[in-house]
Amino acid sequence: MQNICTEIHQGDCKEILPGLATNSVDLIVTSPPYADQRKNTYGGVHPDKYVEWFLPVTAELLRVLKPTGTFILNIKERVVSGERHTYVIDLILRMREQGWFWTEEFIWHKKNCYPGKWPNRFRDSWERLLQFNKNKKFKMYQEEVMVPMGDWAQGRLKNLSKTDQLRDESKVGSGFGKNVSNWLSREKAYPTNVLHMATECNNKSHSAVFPEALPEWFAKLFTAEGDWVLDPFMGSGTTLCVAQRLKRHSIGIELVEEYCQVARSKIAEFVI
Amino acid sequence: MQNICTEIHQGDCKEILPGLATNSVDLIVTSPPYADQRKNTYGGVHPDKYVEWFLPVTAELLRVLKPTGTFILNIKERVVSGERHTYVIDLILRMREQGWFWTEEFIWHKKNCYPGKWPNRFRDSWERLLQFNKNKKFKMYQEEVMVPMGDWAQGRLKNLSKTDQLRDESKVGSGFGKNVSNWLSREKAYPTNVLHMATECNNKSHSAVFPEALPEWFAKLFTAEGDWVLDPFMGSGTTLCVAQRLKRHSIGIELVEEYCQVARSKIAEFVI
DNA sequence: GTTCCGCATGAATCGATAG
DNA sequence: ACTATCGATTCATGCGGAA
Repeated sequence: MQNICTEIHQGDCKEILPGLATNSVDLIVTSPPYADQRKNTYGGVHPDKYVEWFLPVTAELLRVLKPTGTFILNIKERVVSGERHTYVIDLILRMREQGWFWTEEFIWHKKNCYPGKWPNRFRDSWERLLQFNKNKKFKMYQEEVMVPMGDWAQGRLKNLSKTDQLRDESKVGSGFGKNVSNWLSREKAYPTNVLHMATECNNKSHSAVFPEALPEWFAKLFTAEGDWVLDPFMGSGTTLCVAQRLKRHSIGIELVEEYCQVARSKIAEFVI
Repeated sequence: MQNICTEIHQGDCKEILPGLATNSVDLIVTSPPYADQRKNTYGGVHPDKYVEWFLPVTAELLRVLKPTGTFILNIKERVVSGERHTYVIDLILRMREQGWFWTEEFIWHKKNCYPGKWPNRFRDSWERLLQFNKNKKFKMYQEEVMVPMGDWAQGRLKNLSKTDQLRDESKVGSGFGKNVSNWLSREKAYPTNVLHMATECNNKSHSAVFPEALPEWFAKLFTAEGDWVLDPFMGSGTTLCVAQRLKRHSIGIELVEEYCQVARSKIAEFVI
């Protein structure tokens, strides 16, 4: 059995990242501290200066990522004086100038988002999952994340007996099958770019940024076993736990020592 | 009973809009022709020139809208050479320079998005619903869309449940969302900024751009009876039909004469 | 009168082919 | 090289005819 490496670096990723090898990582999944959020731990970057603060990091990530790799950035602009701030879309434009391709924007629909009500605003129940690449061609394993088919197949396929289904499939092989049999024999469909995932609000000891299902989905989609996953803002280590469970090597960087310890204990638990 | 006006103007909105009074409209809801789409009916604007093409329109809309009014823009960037084009986020930045406030971005999750399979991309199942305002304070009737699960949510969400429940229960993504049943069992649907609506693929002669539920939701949220609703890219008149049904005055502008006729007939049917 | 099934139809995207 | 057109691929939905 292959040995899986799980590295944790404590420190500022701007200082740690230069130590990583060029073109060495297959997937970067991270949720950086949002602008002006978590002031007590990260010092809180002002929204107007967020892009300038973050661009040196993305420059290093561009270097570290393999040409066939993918960078998934979980981010959402906050409301500043009644308006959505533009630092996220500014960041997209600036990252393209750095050489990144803005391949896609997934939507993370948070089903059980925090309750709350404002006079001019509803609850914010979605976040951006920006996909960036170094090239237009990159590795993608779409079959790994297929989902069951919708009502059409479920409701109508159900009435066919199993022998009927088998018979249809055998007909395909012998050339007697109907075109429909191609459809009926299928149980799964490819997903879309909207991900429905509930937030995990059970752990209050550490701020769980995103649920395990999120890095898991992208790890399955963009990496194979033995590939390398990087999270430059590791937090409590959700990404690394998932990577290890899926037999991917992983590197986590985290400024706060307390989070590093939480991550180490979670990794250790799993190793046992 | 109050008389409800429903005006239809045939022509280019760039020429018609200057004829409308300043500060006269409470809500603008529209879905302009997307870049390089619908070439047969509309010209088909190149993505690189889309912003310059659209800005004169938004300048007029800014003049026409009441200070307390809201502008909802339904739009989505297309893929150009393997990358999401930036004309939508460019447009946001340019509209802010015009004086618009980018208050919020709603997500329209399209259940039945266009099918297809590509080597490095999944189906696109969401569009942007950008909310712009002239001031930080604007009219908003939240209670009108916070109805119990009867009115809007029941009908739209009920259909969603079968597929989603199947997909959730299968746990293909391992924890890929929790139980939607929590949503369904709740008596009150607190709206968020994510709207789940299927496109209406009627087999009629005209293709409805967006489902009636969409302008209906925003008309209830941002206008009262007797207010004025404007759709500068009317299409077949979905927005105007909804406005009339909800007892809002409305103005529609449409370049294609054929669509104007369709809209007139739909309005006429309703009047009977 | 239900339920069931066939079918057309989409604000799509990519790769190949043609001018 | 660079653009324009076309076929192949894919799946949720609602309508209408059939059982």
